[in-house]
Amino acid sequence: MSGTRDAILDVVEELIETRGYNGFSYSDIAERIGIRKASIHYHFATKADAGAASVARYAERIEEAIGDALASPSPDYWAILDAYVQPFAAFADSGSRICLCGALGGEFGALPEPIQARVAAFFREHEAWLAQLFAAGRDDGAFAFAGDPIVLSKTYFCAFQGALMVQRATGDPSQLRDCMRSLTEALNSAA
Amino acid sequence: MSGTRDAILDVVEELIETRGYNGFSYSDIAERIGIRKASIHYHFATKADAGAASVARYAERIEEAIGDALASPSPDYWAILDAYVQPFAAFADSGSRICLCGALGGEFGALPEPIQARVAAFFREHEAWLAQLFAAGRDDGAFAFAGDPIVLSKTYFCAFQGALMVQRATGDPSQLRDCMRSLTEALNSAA
DNA sequence: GTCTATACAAAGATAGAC
DNA sequence: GTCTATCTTTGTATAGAC
Repeated sequence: MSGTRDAILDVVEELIETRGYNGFSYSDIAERIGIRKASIHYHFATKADAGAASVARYAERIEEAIGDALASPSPDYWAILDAYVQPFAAFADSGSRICLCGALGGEFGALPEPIQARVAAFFREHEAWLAQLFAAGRDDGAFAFAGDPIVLSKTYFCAFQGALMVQRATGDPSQLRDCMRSLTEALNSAA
Repeated sequence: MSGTRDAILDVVEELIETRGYNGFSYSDIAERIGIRKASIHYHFATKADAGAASVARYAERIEEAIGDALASPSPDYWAILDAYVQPFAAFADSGSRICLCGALGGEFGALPEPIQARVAAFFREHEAWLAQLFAAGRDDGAFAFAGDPIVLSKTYFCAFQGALMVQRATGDPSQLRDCMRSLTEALNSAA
């Protein structure tokens, strides 16, 4: 049992979401959880290890939340989409955080390779899942759009990742909401 | 005459676009232009100064390129939009760079305040300009979309900023292209 | 305007006691 | 598991010669 390990991951997650991977140090972590820098190395040998573990836990937690929603007998596609977006909307409300992977995307070239790989996988998996959702939802009649579900899923994902980033920077409280409205319309705009 | 000053700004720009603000040092700059670290301080007292100057120059260069396209007698709105997007598409082609301000958006909380301010202004200005373009283009009959031009401009801007980030991370060469296709359709999708 | 030399703090990491 | 102590390297910045 290691509550400290989880506490470290919690703090690392928050630090990356607010400051990026290269914007914090072991000192920052130590201060926030009230231990010494050296103690962190017991749980994570290197900063890259802590970062990679944080991204992995984040990605898995979100994937778990999505779960097998699409496998249910008669899915409510709009509800599934709402549930998917909700954790990301929480970032926008925070005023200081964005999606962990979106934050890392900005400094991609300066990330340790294992972190790069996990971030890239996150993007691919989420776009693929959205494409599945959109395709199934259109088959079901819940969504009505022309064109390739894959193309729409890419646009949807990129738009809300971008919206989180822009909303935090500008402070415009309706940035994400406005983008989501457009994207919702795109899902409703029959051929 | 200070060719060195411009050389420094060129390098800082490239370093931010590939690695983010906290992902490079005065050493990196010095190595690339073949001078000593200390010499950089003659041109920019602090790293924050160099960063702020780099963002300012970048933002002004792009604004200049946009110019007063909208003020011309009978503007070709599609051509103006293509010209606007082109420099950003070049980032996608590079495989390693993204928009300088998009890169900085990921580590926003770890940026010096003057840089934060300039990045936020960049986002606001570009969304406002796009909104103007979309509104005028619809009045002209070049574009056909329902809804608020401001809402569409936010979605457009966020989607392509996000697409640059995702394309670099995943290596998917059609990420930006697919997003642009969706967005183009949105501008053509009458009520 | 660029150099050498140096200061000073911070970062990531290790050794070994408790 | 956490501590103190320490090491090494790097990052940013300054002083002063050329």
